[in-house]
Amino acid sequence: MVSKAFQPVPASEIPDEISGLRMTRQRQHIYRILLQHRDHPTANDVFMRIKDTLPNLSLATVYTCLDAMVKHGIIRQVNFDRGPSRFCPNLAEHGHFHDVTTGIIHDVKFKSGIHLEDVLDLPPGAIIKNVEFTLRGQLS
Amino acid sequence: MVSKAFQPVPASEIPDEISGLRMTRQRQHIYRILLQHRDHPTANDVFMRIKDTLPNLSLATVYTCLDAMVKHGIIRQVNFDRGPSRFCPNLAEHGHFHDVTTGIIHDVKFKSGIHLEDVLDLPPGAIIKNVEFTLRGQLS
DNA sequence: CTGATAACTGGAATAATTCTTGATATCGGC
DNA sequence: GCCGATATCAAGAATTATTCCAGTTATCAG
Ligand SMILES: [Mn+2]
Ligand SMILES: [Mn+2]
Ligand SMILES: [Zn+2]
Ligand SMILES: [Zn+2]
Repeated sequence: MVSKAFQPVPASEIPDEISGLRMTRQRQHIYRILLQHRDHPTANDVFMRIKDTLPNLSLATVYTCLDAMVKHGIIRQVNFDRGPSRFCPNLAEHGHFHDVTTGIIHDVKFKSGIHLEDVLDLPPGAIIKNVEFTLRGQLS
Repeated sequence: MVSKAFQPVPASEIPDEISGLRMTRQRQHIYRILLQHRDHPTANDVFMRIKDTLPNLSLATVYTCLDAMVKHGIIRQVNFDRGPSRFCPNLAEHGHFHDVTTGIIHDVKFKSGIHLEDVLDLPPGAIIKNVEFTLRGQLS
């Protein structure tokens, strides 16, 4: 069974509004890039991948479009140390495993039924809004 | 029982070498700041706290001293999103809970006996070198 | 069609951090 | 204690990712 992750996503399949955000031509192209090639690209990666199709697109627009989609919960922003932010269309709760040998970033989920709060010693009364985790290592 | 975390640490108690790194006067002062006030300060916070005692100290030196101590495993560098790096002398495996109401950052440990690898669906053959996690929320 | 509003562009500005270059300090051997 | 080698430090310039700004363009409501 072939993964759908890397199939081309025609513009027609991206609606002109998602979660209250108007999906302009620029946003549709950017979102399609994220869906087609789920390697957690930086804003600049997205810009380089898109500029053949939209030659007038500016990098500032890539930043503001990505930011708008993050704020509307359409995509997620992922940071590794001090490196440039990366972007991910996977909205399921997940973290990231960074293979330092290949540079590839893998999505990682909790085993089913497990929540991070259950395995941590939290300060009493803590209400968790958001969880992030990152692993670094290699595949043997 | 009173926590030892915020007791003053006299210069005499910091050895002149740790993990192979020569602890110069600047590094001792910086390290003492981190030990005395464990609130995960930024490089600039450290700089402001120290410049009365060492008026010639430059911010660049604070950065290089912190970096040297991180590379020698004496302290840890902690990043929250795109904010400035923060520094932590707690070497035990732990993550961070960021209280968005107060801005206070709390150290968080796993419940005893639990390892992140045990609760995650990792890619087969993954060898984990390093784990980081961050929670955001508030204390009710 | 028309004015209001949202989005976009390109270049300037910003903030954290790193780099560079020239002093200072420290070390081991004499 | 002096001396060259090496490590560290200071100050300012440079870098990088990102955001801001001001002017233009696109979209929407009536
Ligand atoms: Mn980026
Ligand atoms: Mn900092
Ligand atoms: Zn992801
Ligand atoms: Zn900590």
